[in-house]
Amino acid sequence: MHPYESIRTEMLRRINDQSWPAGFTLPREEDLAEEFGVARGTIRRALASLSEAGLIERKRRAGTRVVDRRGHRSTLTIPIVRHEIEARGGQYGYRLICVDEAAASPLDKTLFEGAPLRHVRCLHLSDDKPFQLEDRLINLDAVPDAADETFDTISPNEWLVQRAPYSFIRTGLRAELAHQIDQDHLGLKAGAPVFVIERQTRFRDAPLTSVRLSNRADEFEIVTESGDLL
Amino acid sequence: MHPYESIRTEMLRRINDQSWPAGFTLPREEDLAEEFGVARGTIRRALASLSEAGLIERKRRAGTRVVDRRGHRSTLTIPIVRHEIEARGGQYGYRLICVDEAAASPLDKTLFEGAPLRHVRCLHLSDDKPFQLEDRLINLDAVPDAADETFDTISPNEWLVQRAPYSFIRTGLRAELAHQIDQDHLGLKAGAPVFVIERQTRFRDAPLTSVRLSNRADEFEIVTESGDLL
DNA sequence: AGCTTCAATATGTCTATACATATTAAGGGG
DNA sequence: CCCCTTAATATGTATAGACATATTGAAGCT
Repeated sequence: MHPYESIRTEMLRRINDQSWPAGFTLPREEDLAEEFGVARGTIRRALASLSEAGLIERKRRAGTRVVDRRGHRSTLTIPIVRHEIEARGGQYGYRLICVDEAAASPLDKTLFEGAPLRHVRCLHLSDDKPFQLEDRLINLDAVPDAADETFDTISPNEWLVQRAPYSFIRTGLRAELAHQIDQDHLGLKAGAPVFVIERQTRFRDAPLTSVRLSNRADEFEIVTESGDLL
Repeated sequence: MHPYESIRTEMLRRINDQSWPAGFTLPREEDLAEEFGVARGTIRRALASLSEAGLIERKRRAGTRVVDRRGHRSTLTIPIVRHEIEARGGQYGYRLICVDEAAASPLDKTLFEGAPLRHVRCLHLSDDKPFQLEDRLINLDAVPDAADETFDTISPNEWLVQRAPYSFIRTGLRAELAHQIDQDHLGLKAGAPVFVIERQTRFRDAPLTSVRLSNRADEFEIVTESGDLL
């Protein structure tokens, strides 16, 4: 147990037992350093950890305050299809469905402001069973190479990550009833629920790609465990 | 732009343009410090930032390596109902449905290994319209005070957070078809989809509470934007 | 009152140095 | 050949001092 860790634990105790109640402004770093008998840097290390965990908020000149959290702000990571499938012991498979077909996409094209687009629809399989349907638009102005790629062996997801760095991501999670294309490709009946992940990535204000990932609700769940401090 | 920030940007550039490809082991901190003409602490600050963002992995003695990410590992934060509702300009409302009624709960009681339980079911409303149904089990061994609380004015969520510190959280997100209780209380027809959040919290290996939050799929979406570094 | 200016202040960053410690790689014995 | 010991090494932590900078709150002006 390093000094900064035991200091953090003690601070956690004070927050939990309301010695430092929500909204309370804690002493200055220098005073804390004196109280705990360590250097200011060590105090900062402990405070940084609590700050990352969202338990305190720090502002220059204003000081450090205990966050008033009536609920928790847990963060979770969205798995990558291939990893998700392999983690369950399944055999990952990929199948291209169509490229640039006139078929209507559930995605919103207006985000790209008229830029030339590539439209790819493909399927991620687990043990040859449909697992996730991917419907994607790619901005050819921002990623010109995508015009020459057939995507018949590599998924646009993996292709893009290797080629196009992104600087901004927007992710949305929803529950929906299966669209027609979900029913067709995921083998679902009308009225079945699907878990939908929609994601848009940009690079320096230029929209790169927009994707809708739909999953069979009976086989898909996003799970995260966060064994916090303490 | 502080030194550590511009150093981080330069490192990002090298990762993106494959000067530092996936799997690559970067130079030691001391060498980097010499190259960039700063102290080792400044290099560490930049590396810590990249490490948090999940772009590099660091291990003692082994060095620092660029993570091989075929996809992205975006992290998102789950909103708190009340905040979610108020953020949309709605008026938050709370209504208790029942406590300790024999009614079957969709939750798994076996997690608590026979401990005495409190069962609470309640509703979170937006402008008097049902928004989220909460179904919760509380371990009375771990939180004895919960036996005396009626929960008729305060939601168990807020009550618990103020009283019982947690050290571990497990969260699951799913799409489901509305159960009977979802239909009854959220005003849904049979066959409607719901977005379900299930969460279990523990404190030092003792299970504290388990909750199922179901939301009308047509009104609920979890969204996060991460405007990362760069 | 309302507005601007300005100094006080707590956090943020940087440097330089020393020591701690996990982990790997090499060496030595069975 | 395998297991154990041991030393080398890159990251992790701690210290102490200096300076930077965002914000606040008060003083002064209109």
